[in-house]
Amino acid sequence: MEPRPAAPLPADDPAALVEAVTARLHARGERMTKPRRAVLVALASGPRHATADDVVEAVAAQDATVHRSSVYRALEALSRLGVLQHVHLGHGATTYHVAQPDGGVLHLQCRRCGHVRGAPADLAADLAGRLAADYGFRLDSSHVALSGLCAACAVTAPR
Amino acid sequence: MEPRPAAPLPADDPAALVEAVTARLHARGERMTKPRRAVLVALASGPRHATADDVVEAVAAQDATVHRSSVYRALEALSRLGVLQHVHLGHGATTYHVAQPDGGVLHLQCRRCGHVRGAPADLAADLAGRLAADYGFRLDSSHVALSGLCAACAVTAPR
DNA sequence: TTAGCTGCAAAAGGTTTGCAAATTA
DNA sequence: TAATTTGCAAACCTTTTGCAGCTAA
Repeated sequence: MEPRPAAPLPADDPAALVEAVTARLHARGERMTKPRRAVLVALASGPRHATADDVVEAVAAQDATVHRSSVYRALEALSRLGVLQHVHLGHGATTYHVAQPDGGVLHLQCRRCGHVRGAPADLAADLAGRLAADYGFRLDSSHVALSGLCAACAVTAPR
Repeated sequence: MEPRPAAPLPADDPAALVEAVTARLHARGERMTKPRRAVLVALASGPRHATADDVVEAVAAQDATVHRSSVYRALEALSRLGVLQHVHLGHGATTYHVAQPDGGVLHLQCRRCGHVRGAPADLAADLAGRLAADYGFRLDSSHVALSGLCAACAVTAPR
């Protein structure tokens, strides 16, 4: 269920990604199937982050015979493999992306306009260190999007 | 929709809370109703944080005639008033609590056992400062629960 | 009296599941 | 061949909404 950090994956190269993932699947006695391949191609070709529904649409564009539930199952299987990771947005659906080798990036979501932007994960190093020291809590700063007001909205927002 | 910081509220005293909130509602031409009162009593009497469904149950125990949808509308109305705030948990439903006077607390959720614990919001001061300086992003650190591994789970977890 | 609310019922949005048939290795 | 996965359909869960009637102030 939970993503386990993986060796770098060719996140932007559909063919190479499929190949790399196929090897990992086989190593576990699992299979590379049409839905899984389509999901990987969709995530390697399209926008960095996509909701399950975005993936369903992108997959449908490739192959209309792939069922919605298979996309959900593929997303789950690939996440379990450590190939995909997801980010929870407070307001809005979970988004998926090809796993980042390192700690990944911070996701900043504006609570007003909903826009999400990335930021270096090391910005949270101080926080992570304090949480570890004070509570023994190992922060995974890229698993949920941080909420706040983006610069644009902060201008017009009351606070 | 978004909570606006409010003056301190008697979060643990049902009667006092209802009284304080009634005044705020009236000041806006709104009303203290049976569902709203029940929601406030439930949140002031029960656990600090509760999901909408937890509140529905607690309210039902007080008065079975209050409808589920009224609880949702009461939670929304009281949030709009600034009396309640909510926290998004990555895995799991949104939880509601009586608004904290200051920046509130950080919520740390273990991705393994799901347990949530609080921590001082100022632990994120460094991060908030950097996000503001680098991106003009005003972090609301208590609006979403941070994800990671709690101390107990970190012992048995691979990483 | 009269907005502001509620209760009800139905819909909506997102995700999951049981199962027989298809497919991968 | 044999185990893994899929397609389909239905179920689920949480939240939202239209509307007529109720009720707080």
